[in-house]
Amino acid sequence: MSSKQEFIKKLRNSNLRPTKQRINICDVLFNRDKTFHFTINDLFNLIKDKTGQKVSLATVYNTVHAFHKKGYLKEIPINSNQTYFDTNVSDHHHFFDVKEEKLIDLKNEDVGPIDIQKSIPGKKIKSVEVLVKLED
Amino acid sequence: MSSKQEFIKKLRNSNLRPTKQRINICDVLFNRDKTFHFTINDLFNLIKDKTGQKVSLATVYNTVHAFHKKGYLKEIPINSNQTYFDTNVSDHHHFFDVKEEKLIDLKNEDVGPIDIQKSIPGKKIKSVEVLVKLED
DNA sequence: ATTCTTCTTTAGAATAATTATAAAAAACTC
DNA sequence: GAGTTTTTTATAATTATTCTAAAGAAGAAT
Repeated sequence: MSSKQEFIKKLRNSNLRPTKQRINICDVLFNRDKTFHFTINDLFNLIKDKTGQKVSLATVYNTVHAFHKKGYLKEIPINSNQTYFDTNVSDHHHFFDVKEEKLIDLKNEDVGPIDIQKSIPGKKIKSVEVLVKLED
Repeated sequence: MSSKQEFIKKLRNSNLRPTKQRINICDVLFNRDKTFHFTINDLFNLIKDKTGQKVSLATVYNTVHAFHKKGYLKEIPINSNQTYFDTNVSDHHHFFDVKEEKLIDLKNEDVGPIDIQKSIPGKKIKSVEVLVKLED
C-alpha cells in the first residue's frame, strides 16, 4: 500500500476527509523512519518547508487533535509553554534535554518495568510515563 | 521557631524581602500538614479566601518562581494548560486523575526504584519523574 | 527618626499558545 | 450536476504567563 493510501486510511479512521491539506500534514508526520517529536509550531513550519504548501494553523491543530484522539499520536507530559506530541504511540518513555528543549526516546528496556504498588478505589491506571530530565 | 519566622527565613533564602504579601503567600503554601498541589490560580484565590487580603497576580507569580528556583517548590511535569506546583520537594511521583484534574502523591516505595539504563554523552540526569494517569 | 537608595507591589499592557467563528471552498451523495 | 455536509482559512477570542513603569514599602546610612 502506498503511503498516500495509508494516510487516507488513517484520516478516514479518524473521521476526517482526506483533503490536500491533511495529506500534507500526514506526509510530514508519518513519512519517516524514526519517531518524531514535535510541537504544533514545529509541524506548521515543516509542512511549508517540506511540501511547499501552506496549511492554516487551525487545520494543523484540528488534525493533530483528531489523530491524538484516535491514538495515532501521543501527547508527552512535560512542562513547557508548548504541547509536545510523538508519532511513536507505543508504550515508552523520554529523556528531555532541558537546555536544548529536545526529547529523546527511551526504550522500555532502558527503564525496566515499573510496578505501581498503590491504587485508588474506583480508578484504574491509564498510562505510566517516565520523564528523565537531562542537564549538562 | 514560629511559622512566621520560618516564612521569613525561606523568603530571605530566596533573596526576597519579607513583605506582608509574601508572608500571606507563605501562609497558604507552607502552613499545612499535607503536601499541597496547586496552580498559580488556585493559590491566588486561596490567598484571598484564607487571609482576607488580596495579593496581585504578578506578585504570586514572582514569589512562586523564586521559591521554585530556590527549591522550596517543585514543578510537576504534566500536560495541562496550567502549570502545577507541589510543596513536597522530596523525590516522589504522582497520580493524575485526568477527569478531576487532581494530583495525588505516590511515595517512592509505591513505585520502586527506577533504573535508567541509557545515557547521553555529556549529559547527566537531573530528575526522574513518573506520572501515572488515572481513569474511571 | 530622616533621608536616600533599592526593592516591591500593582494594574494594566504585551505576548504567546490555543480555541472559536463564520464565510468561502472543497468533498461527498444522489 | 445539484444539493448537502464538511473543511479551510483568516481573524477574533480566550487564557496563562510575562513585562512595564509608576507609586509605595523596606533597608541602610546618617
